[in-house]
Amino acid sequence: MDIDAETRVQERPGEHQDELRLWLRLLTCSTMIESEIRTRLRERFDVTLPRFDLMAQLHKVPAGMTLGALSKRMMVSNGNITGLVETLASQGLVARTAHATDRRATMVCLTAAGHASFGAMAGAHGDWIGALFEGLAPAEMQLLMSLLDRMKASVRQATASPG
Amino acid sequence: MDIDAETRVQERPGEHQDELRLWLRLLTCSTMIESEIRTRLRERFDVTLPRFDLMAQLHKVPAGMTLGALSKRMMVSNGNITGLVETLASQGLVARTAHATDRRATMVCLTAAGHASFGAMAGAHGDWIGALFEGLAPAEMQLLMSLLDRMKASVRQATASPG
DNA sequence: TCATGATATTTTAGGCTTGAAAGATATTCG
DNA sequence: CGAATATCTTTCAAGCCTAAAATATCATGA
Repeated sequence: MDIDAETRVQERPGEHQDELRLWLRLLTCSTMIESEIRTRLRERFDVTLPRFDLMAQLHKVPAGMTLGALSKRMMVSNGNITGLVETLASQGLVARTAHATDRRATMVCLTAAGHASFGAMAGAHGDWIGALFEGLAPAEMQLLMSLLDRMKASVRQATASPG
Repeated sequence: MDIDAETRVQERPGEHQDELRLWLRLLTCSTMIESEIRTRLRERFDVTLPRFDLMAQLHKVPAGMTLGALSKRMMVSNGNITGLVETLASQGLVARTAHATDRRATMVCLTAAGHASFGAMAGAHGDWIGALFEGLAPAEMQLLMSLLDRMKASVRQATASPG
């Protein structure tokens, strides 16, 4: 009789098989959804996912925010934000203004055209995500949400700088 | 006069707020973990995450596979694989050989050096993932796994080409 | 005040990624 | 057989992304 996977795991507790499987499963879900959304945004609205995400952040905070705040919220590098904002500004979708009290910082916000453009896209985007998750019951979604919260907390705890 | 966010959600059930929140939560977890792993792979092994992932695929199938199979497994474009394999081949970590029966295709597999290199990295990688999930109980991990499986099925179902 | 260190942004080099087009080879079917 | 179609890979242009260095400004405290 064969040694099944479960037994192997017990024999090599240091290899973190379950954790690796969980991580790969999470990554697969994330990649599948991201690919689908990126393709649809390009085909139907001729916009890239990073630009859509940036506009979504600004839509949530109409007063706008600094480039650094955008960088933190989107979890990408500063230099990345500089380029994305430059592109969106050249399309008239966002506006950069001087920060009121800090001459190092720049404020960014959606223009009227940016709000209109995002509004049109957000509805479709919500429908897409809704359709992708249609196979999940509300209770499953709630459970997933709370477990992902726990995961986020675990990761944050593990990566908190000890210094 | 303003309506607060909560009220808006109740008034517009068609906006899929719960689904959007779930998607953002999933993406946040995925991004956090990916960033952490990418940084550590670079700092300790001077390797990029895509190259590590490619080597991991080949490690699982020692006989190797075609570039197209790699592309499907990794869920990235063909052109992307071409470049990654080229880089790894120039470092002597993978070898390309002619496909036995299909002259269009190329087989790729890890070299001895590639297996050795991956083996050294895989142990550390497993430990990192294990540490990141240390805050989750085994039962939580199992529940998360099954729920992510359900999510994957839902997404697959929703994106299955109707043609 | 003014030196020191922290913060906000930009720049740069290098690498990843895509989608589409092009070339080579396989397969199918009349 | 031969034409049409499909598949495997590469190339290309465009854009995303990072880490590190550089620049400008702010904040702290002797």
